[in-house]
Amino acid sequence: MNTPTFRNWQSVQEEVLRRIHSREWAPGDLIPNEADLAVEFGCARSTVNRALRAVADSGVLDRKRKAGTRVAVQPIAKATLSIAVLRDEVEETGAKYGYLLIERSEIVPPASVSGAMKTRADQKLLHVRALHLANDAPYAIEDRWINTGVVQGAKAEGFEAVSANEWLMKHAPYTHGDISFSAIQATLQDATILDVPQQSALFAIDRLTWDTSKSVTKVRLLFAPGYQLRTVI
Amino acid sequence: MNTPTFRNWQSVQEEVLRRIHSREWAPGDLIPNEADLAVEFGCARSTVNRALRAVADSGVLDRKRKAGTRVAVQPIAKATLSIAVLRDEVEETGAKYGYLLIERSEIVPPASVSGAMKTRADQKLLHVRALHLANDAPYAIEDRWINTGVVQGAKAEGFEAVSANEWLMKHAPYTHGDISFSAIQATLQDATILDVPQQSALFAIDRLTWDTSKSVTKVRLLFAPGYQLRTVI
DNA sequence: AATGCTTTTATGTGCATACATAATAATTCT
DNA sequence: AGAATTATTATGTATGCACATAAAAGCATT
Repeated sequence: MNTPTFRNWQSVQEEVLRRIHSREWAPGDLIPNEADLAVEFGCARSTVNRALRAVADSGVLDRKRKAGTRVAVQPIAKATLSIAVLRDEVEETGAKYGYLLIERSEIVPPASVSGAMKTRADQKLLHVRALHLANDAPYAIEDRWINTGVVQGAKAEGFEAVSANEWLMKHAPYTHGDISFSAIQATLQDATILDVPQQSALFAIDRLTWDTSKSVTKVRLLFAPGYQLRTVI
Repeated sequence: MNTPTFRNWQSVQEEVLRRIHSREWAPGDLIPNEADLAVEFGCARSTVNRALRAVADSGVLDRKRKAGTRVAVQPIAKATLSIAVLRDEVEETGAKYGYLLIERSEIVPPASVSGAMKTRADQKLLHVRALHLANDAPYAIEDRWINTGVVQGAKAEGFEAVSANEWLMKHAPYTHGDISFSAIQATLQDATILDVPQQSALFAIDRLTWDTSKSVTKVRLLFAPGYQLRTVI
């Protein structure tokens, strides 16, 4: 039996994945430790470490100090979604992008919004509603609340020509946030704007972003029927 | 001006993120090279490399050989979803998990399925439909096609007690696949099974997995209204 | 048997060095 | 000037070594 040497961490990773897929290392199994693998592969331990770390990051291996490395019993599929700016998303499909401001006002938000954004209940926020178009057809409704106390310059921006979706990406940094995806029945108003039958099933993305401890913006995107969010695993 | 030293790559990463968020390094800016940063931070270049690589992985930095490292203009929000087994997903919320097999048959699939799975048009596949329950209430419908030519032992499995969702995770390895998320109107049949009004908006997850070059399984999960897929960015 | 301390061990990380590689800049040649 | 060649440079990675750290296992004490 010949023992090919693995010169780089990518090839070590491939070999590790091969062994896992071939069931040579079955789910739940403890695999040899880094030092032993390094000897077997004919490379440095740090190279094995790099490879195993990469595999572990993808969820296929579970690593614990002292306990060792084992093949994940349930390789939790980690799907990475890249959520771009709507303009880019539309243009990437080759379609012409369009934008229409529906409403812009500075008002006291409903309690659900001020609660989620942790703003004072009586504090006014900037509320923007807009329609994004692909080839002149409705693509998505954007319903957004902006914390003007945090986002400098938002009050001065009319959002007639450039969408809040786009403007904020360039002017409002955030440190973290959360996203949720769901399916929602179109209200009469939504259906009218999107020009679809009432109660159509709409794909919704809700996002709430923060800058350290202060909320930046809260947005709901409602996509026209047929929209699909795709990714690979 | 004091220059604190950064002993580990995490602290370097934090400092880098701080500078980006504070706009000290604005979107599009070229940041100092690794060697210079290493001197400034008082650590080895490899430590800086590790930190910058981590930040770049998250999409906040763009790196190119020779060209250098610059702050991403559009920090494409990379959301990482962990798609677990339904049983775990349900039990994690504290609810009781239940499972009900609706149908199991070995039939020639519609062309759309054999086409997507790249199987011969006349080749029979295992078709399984089942209902997953949370606290005895309908949670999700599973509609699945299994390539029995690839998945050993699937023909012998009845899927009465253990769901295909769970069984496959342990018995059918895959190398890659793609997932898509969408919103779908409940058909009469779906609505009846889930015990919801007709035309309810259902969250759908479609997954197609492959083992090297052969399709393993194709599944659609239809979740009862109210379902949300969440993640952080 | 339960508790607390110590040892062992596998992973996690930092560092200095060397070389690889891709992309750009500079230079030479035609 | 334009094309082809060469140099430069920033990131990418491999290596050996050292030490840090978490967690398990062993041991001793109560």
